[in-house]
Amino acid sequence: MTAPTQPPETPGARTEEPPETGREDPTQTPKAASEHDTLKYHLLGPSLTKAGQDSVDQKKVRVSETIFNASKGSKFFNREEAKDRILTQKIDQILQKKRHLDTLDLSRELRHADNLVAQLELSRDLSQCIVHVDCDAFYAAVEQLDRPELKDLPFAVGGGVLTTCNYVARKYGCRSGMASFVAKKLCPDLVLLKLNFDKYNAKAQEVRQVLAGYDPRFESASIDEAYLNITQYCAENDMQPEDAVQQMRREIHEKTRITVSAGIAANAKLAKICSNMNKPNGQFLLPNNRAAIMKFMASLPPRKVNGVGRVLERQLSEIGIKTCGDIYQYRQYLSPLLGEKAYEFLIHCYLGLGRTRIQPAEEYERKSVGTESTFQDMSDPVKLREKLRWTAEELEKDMKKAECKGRTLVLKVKLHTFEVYTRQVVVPKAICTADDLYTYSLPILAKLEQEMAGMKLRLMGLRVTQLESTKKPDTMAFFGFRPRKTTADASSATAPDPESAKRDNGVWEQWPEEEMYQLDDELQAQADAAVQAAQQEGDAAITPRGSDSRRRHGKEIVPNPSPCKPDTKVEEETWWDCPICNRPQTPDERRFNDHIDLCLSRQTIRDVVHEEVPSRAPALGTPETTRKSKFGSEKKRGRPPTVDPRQKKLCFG
DNA sequence: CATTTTAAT
DNA sequence: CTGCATTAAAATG
Repeated sequence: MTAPTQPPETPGARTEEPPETGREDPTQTPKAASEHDTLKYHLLGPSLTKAGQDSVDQKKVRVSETIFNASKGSKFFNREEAKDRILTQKIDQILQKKRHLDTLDLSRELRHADNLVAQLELSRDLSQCIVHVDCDAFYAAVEQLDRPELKDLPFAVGGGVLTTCNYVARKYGCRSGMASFVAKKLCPDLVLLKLNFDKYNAKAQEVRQVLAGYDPRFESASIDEAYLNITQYCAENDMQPEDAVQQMRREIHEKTRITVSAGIAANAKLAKICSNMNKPNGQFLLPNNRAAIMKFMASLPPRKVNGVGRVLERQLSEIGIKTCGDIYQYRQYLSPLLGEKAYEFLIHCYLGLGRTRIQPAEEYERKSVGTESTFQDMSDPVKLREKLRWTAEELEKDMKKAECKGRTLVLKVKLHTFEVYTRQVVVPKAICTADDLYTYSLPILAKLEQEMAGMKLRLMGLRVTQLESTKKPDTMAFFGFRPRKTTADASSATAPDPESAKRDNGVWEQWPEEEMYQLDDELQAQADAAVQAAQQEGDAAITPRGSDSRRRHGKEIVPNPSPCKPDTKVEEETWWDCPICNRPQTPDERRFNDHIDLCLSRQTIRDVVHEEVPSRAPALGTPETTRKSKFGSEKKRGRPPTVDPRQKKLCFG
């Protein structure tokens, strides 16, 4: 799946088959039926399997009706209906405009499209081998490891809403994102398990450990999905992509007891589509060959493409585009009807083009930090203020963790009717404290209350964008890191020039090494004692909060684990120097990091002992996350050497 | 142009 | 009928 962290499968996800038949309902008149057709289709979702041919259509109808009947009347449903009507209107406008366009001369648009196609064709890159790996019903699979007796029973993981369910439950029409009570109607025997994020994260790390052996710079797209570029691996091991992936999947299964599906193709977009072709526990290869790709896309429903959601799908369908191949014959309409960007995106789809750059998730930059929560309908202004205050405090914690401030503040509100509103303000200075967050958001809330008297909320959220880093020179400066660029500072990117080091108020200048790396014996003893004490008591000031995974939410940016098998490549340099104690260490990344962890713990203690504020301590971050993530992404202080992995041989592995 | 909303994942 | 994070574009003024 994509960017944001998502539960392995989200309501919007189209991991499975789009049920084309969801829209027919012979029991109603065409007119009456059409009222709810699109909505039923939407509610039905994408998870009915293609297995079982004959009965499938009937089953789909039954499932569709059950969901519909269970849902209708609820506020949520009403809102969905309203949204659906709005969309229908919008589509009517588009169709109207299309009729108008038909009276005009579109040769200019046609030429533009043809030029674009020609130009994109020239840039087609078939040299890379990209793999998309997707764990099968991940949460359910992990739970099943602990409860093997569930294997043949329909079960799901989640609370009020199914986060995922096993394939047995899917046969009944259950799917991720479905309300539990609806799922129960479809499948009364459904077993519902609570979420266990710690377990899933731990298991995900095991899987990633294996992935790292095939591409250390693989990209985690979510907890259970990843992209790899195995071009180099295949070359070095003289393997065919299919065999390499087969082997990788077997290795994953052997080491983690989790099955994964994989897609192998020339770029990420295609690989993602392919990983769904033989799911579960299968793989699919689309050859790196233009004709094969064009043929593949020609019959592919656009909805299968990452980036096409229910809205665009419907728009395209009504225009007449049912497959990516159809895009070509409508190319002159796309820009005027759907806009420049959608047009370009669709041409890419038609051609089967996508990115071939795969990079670790931690190298992406965070653009905003926010938090929101749902609660029982609330309209009392005093309570709302309390809630806002609380939200501000939550956000402050998250921003502390993220070590940033922000210049714009967004208030999000969902009414009891499920209508969503957001309002934002640009604040005079970058803020991060609960006080600031509260005081600047309060007027917005007040204004909203004024706009709609007696508004009843079910959700409130705060979010901060236009981020600026507040990272202090502690850990980072240690290693001579300079701050990552912020959004505002996009110009000077990551290039390590000596000037930018001085620019940021001098905070980022390198610390004198001797002072940093030396600890007198007495202090050392104190520190060691404190580390032990802290570890036993789980002292919050020293134990970084990030390690408490219950509190973590949202996109988890976990650094890639180092490849587990040391492989055959011999490291040129025999020793890596610890940047803290300066002593040479064995060139084993895991041990090296362990050693650094130890040194860092001492350093943390020293900070705590010397300086006063304990709240600074967590700034070190989890040893496993913050520190290593920097290791992973930035210059690895010369050693081990980081090279562009696409071209050069990798350093560890 | 900046701000707000919407769609998507 | 959750709950997050993040992007990007369209709509709006």
